[in-house]
Amino acid sequence: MKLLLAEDEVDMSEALVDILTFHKYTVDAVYDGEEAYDYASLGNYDGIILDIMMPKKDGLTVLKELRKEGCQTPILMLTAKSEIEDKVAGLDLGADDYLAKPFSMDELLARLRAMLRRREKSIATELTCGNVSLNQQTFELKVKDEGIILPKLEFQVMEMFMLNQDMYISADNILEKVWGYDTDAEISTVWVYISYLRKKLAQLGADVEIQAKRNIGYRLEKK
Amino acid sequence: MKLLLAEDEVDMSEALVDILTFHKYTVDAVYDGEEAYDYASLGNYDGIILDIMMPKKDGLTVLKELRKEGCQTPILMLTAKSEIEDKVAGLDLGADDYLAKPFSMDELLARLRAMLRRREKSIATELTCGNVSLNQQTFELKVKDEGIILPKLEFQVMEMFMLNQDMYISADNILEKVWGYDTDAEISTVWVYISYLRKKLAQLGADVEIQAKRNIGYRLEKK
DNA sequence: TTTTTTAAGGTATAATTAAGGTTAAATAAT
DNA sequence: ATTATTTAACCTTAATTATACCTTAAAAAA
Repeated sequence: MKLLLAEDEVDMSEALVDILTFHKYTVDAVYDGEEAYDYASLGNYDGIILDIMMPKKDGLTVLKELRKEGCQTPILMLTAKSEIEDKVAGLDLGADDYLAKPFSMDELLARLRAMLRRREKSIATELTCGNVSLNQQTFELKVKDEGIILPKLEFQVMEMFMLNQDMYISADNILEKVWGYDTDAEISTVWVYISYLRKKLAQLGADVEIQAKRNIGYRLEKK
Repeated sequence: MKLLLAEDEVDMSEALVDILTFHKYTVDAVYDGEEAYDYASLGNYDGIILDIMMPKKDGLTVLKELRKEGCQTPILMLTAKSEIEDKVAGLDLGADDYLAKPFSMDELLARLRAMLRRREKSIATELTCGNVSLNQQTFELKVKDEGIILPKLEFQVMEMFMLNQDMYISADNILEKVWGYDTDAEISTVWVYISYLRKKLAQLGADVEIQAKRNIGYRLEKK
């Protein structure tokens, strides 16, 4: 789970990053509203924690702008206890939850869990390339109406290709991303998986294939 | 919109009833936990406002019992500002939102609006998939005219499958949702329940079955 | 009793290894 | 400049190993 934390008080921010990281979230920290908006609008976060009082652009404005441009990432607002009108405004502007400072870490974590869980089911992402689609929920690799469900590692490798179209990805890179930077697995394992994916793509009649560029890497290409 | 208000301080309760009524809600007021539970379990409210501190049965217990029985009515918890552990417990027990006293009426109304909006779409009493139906009131699993009443946990697991059709649900996810995120139960317990449900689906002649996908999860599929 | 949990052994599928084959690119020979 | 040789990167299959998942049965709890 990847989170964006927008909080201008450095001490507070660092404490939050520590605790969230400990609880297995990946966290990007930003320190003002403009940064918050820029990062959030990239759209690759699972959740956003947004302080209301921030330099350059306040949290409510960021919230409003993000929602206006169609951003659906769940957002948890933070603010000082007294600003009750902000709470009302925030909830009506489309914030998913609200937390008054000071708060306990347990409560923050509980609210985060609840918030992320609520949105979990309503995101059905599907990557496509040529006549091939890859469903990130069901791990289904599909061409036209025929599809098969990929095993976990095959899915992760395929996902890398779909997410980095027209980029060459080295086998080493795949090994590090999918198997982890400290894996014991050998590079040939990646070759095996490439081979499996090729077979399945061909079997489904895909109009793309995994091409190797010697000494450089692999990428998906139109046939 | 019909609301249940469980709040033991009479002055507070009457004030809330007035304001909610003014805002076009229909409100039933009760003054202790047992009444709250009895009324709420009728299942004909659009939302419940539940004070934690109440005579006879406290709000958290009421919440827990309601959720355990499959009640899905959105619930907003109220409590005195300091009881932070209650907030955490409440959110994890399935409360939809939380409000600390004292609060402004505006905030209450905003939170109510947000909460009711979230649940608006999901009001159905009988779920179906293929020739199988699951009654959320009676816990009856039925194929054609033959049916059996499921035990509570089997029902909750089955309900997850019915509510998330064509989505894979991991055993961990089921464990967290049905048994609670802090349960001591082991993952194998989920396997046992899946096994029971499969047997019952087969016995009834269902045209759907619970399919497992290694490392991904389970889902209902047409045979 | 009925429901829930634990325990244990079995099965199927996914992940990895091993081994032999193929091919692209670099270099050397013509 | 062309061809041959070599090398290492890449490919594939098949066999092995690991482990997620299943089921049953019995014990415990409600």
